[in-house]
Amino acid sequence: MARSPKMSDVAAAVGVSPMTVSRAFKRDASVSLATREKILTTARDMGYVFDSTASNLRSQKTGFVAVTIPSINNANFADTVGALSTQLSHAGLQVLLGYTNYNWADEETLIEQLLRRRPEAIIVTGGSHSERATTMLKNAGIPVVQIWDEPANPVDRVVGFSNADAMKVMVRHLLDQGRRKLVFLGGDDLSDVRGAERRAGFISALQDAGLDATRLINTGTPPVSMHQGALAMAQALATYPDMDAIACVSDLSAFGALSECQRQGICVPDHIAIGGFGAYDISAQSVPAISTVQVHSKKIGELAAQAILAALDTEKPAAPKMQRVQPDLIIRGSTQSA
Amino acid sequence: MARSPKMSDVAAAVGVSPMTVSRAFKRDASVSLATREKILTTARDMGYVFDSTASNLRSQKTGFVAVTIPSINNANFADTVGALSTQLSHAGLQVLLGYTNYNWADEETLIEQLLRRRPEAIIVTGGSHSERATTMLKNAGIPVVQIWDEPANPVDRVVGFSNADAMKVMVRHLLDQGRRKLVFLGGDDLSDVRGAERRAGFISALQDAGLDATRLINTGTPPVSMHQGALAMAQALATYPDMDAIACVSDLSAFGALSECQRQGICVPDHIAIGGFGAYDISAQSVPAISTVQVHSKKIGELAAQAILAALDTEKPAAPKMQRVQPDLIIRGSTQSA
DNA sequence: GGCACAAAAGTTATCGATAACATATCGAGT
DNA sequence: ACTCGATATGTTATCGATAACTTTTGTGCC
Repeated sequence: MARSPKMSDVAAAVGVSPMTVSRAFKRDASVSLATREKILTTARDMGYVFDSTASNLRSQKTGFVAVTIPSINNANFADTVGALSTQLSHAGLQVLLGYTNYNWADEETLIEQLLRRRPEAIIVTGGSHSERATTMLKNAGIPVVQIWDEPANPVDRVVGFSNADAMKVMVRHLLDQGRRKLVFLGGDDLSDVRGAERRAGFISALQDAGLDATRLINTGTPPVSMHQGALAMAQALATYPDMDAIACVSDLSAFGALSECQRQGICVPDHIAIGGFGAYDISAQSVPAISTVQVHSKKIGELAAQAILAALDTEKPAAPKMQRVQPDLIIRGSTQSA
Repeated sequence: MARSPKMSDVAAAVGVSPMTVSRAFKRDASVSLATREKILTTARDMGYVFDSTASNLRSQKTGFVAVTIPSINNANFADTVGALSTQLSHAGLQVLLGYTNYNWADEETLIEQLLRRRPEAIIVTGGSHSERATTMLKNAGIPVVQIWDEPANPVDRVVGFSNADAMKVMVRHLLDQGRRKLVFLGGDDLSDVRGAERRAGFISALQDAGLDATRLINTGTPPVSMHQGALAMAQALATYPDMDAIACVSDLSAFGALSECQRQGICVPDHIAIGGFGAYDISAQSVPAISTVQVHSKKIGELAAQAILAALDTEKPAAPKMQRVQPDLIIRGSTQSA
């Protein structure tokens, strides 16, 4: 089969100039209704598909918004990306997604790859990056939004919250319930900044209360799975037989911990209270349901999209640089007897 | 700040021609080691970022592989996309992802949007599409891989399995366990082809056995959530009080069903057996663990990536057009007493 | 030294859409 | 009849990297 038709082929077929065809494919350009319709019909009949690679180069606009997330396999990030994608598509923008695998080196490579595509804005999950990555973001000349964390030194805009503070809220709730021998269950990889911050919040909250803050179980590379949660719980039970509560880095590990308790015949919450993090579906549905921290992942995506759109709209005045999406504590059966 | 530097700026700074800079950025082009190093260092110092929009146009290669999935918020599709992404990145290809929202109209728009970006290949989840979508795929002039289903009329290559057959295997297992009053729990939206096929498999397997195949609960738009599964289970218990087994369209709904049973004090599997679908983490961790059908989502992604790479490699002989990734039945406590 | 031949680098034209600018068409107002 | 202005369309140059081709430089050998 022959080479696919280009805009000038359509123009020739209709009997107008390529420029008119170009206009017909845009939104509000001034082309008479009759001409536009004829052009679009002919284009469709010819099997013409608009070539945005050429458009991208000439107009210096790609319609891309680059987004980095640690992993696709995480319901929270998926929610954020879903919301982003939906919101941005209304404005004709498309998400260009990449995975950092919870790791700085991959993130650096990824950011470079993405910037080569000339996105119109970039959204990065997390607030700390390699030095070169930070430099690239700063020099990219496009709006940058860091989401999910509160960076110590923001590059540009931020939509996030403090993971440490959020975990503190959970710990205080456990203390309020009369628990005193708390264990933290998390991943062992230091590159998972969010997990590390939650651990820091746990330690800090216990120290504030003058309690033992050294009971930490660190297992497996992030994201910590249900299965790893179960293994970690078994380890916690063996190591700290007198524990009366466990705060988990995520709902998935919390559910693993819960099911391990069920297998061992340990009653939750009477014997041990379990706190999760992230408000995954599972925490609402398990029996007992798991108390958790709702981080509003969808809202983060929506606000990030709005921040991008505001930044790209040169008409509008500058929006606030930093937006907090305060997490909420959800109290359920796993930490509170009925 | 000034406009970001272009390749010719780097060339001028180093004192070579732009072409040499271009070569230095490629793999195995003939540039002396000293020159290449000087170019790359200078480029980095200048903050030069390669502009692939120009490269895309001139070389007629974008390095994109377009991928459509119904929704990002599904661990199975996420696994497939993750595997795809990893495999393709080794070959310098990047996934360009879009969501169809389980719906033909969105899929059609999406495919057109994606093709405008001139991907080098396209992977679509599902085997049936609108007429125009099919035409576009056929005329795109690039390798097309349909994944996850076995299409009646394949466009090009296929990596999938029969959802109906997979569900039949689960139903036969339930029958083998002595169950006779089976209910199917699924979504009510006809556009979810996979769900509909699983239902068809359920009906067909029961009819083959000469049993009542009319006990169907259809609730909520896909993907069916845990919560919807719980509601549907409550409805099933009310409608079919004598049921002794339920086959669910996914593990998520199966877990919802299981937790509803636990809340109502119904023993699983003694009273009712529950079958899931998809081998999500949850089915392995719940108590009892849920029997399920493992669909090898990661493997599908890997094979699809290989199919793409083979198709793009003109050296190699043509690979098989159709590849089946047979699902496996995983038998667990929810259908079989210990 | 001179020749052959490979390796390294330069030149020119081009990918396809479109920004910027120029022009044609038509009706209303004086 | 003539200008003015809005609407509709055409012309030309250009975005930045690179394919295809040509030229220069370097190396080994007789």
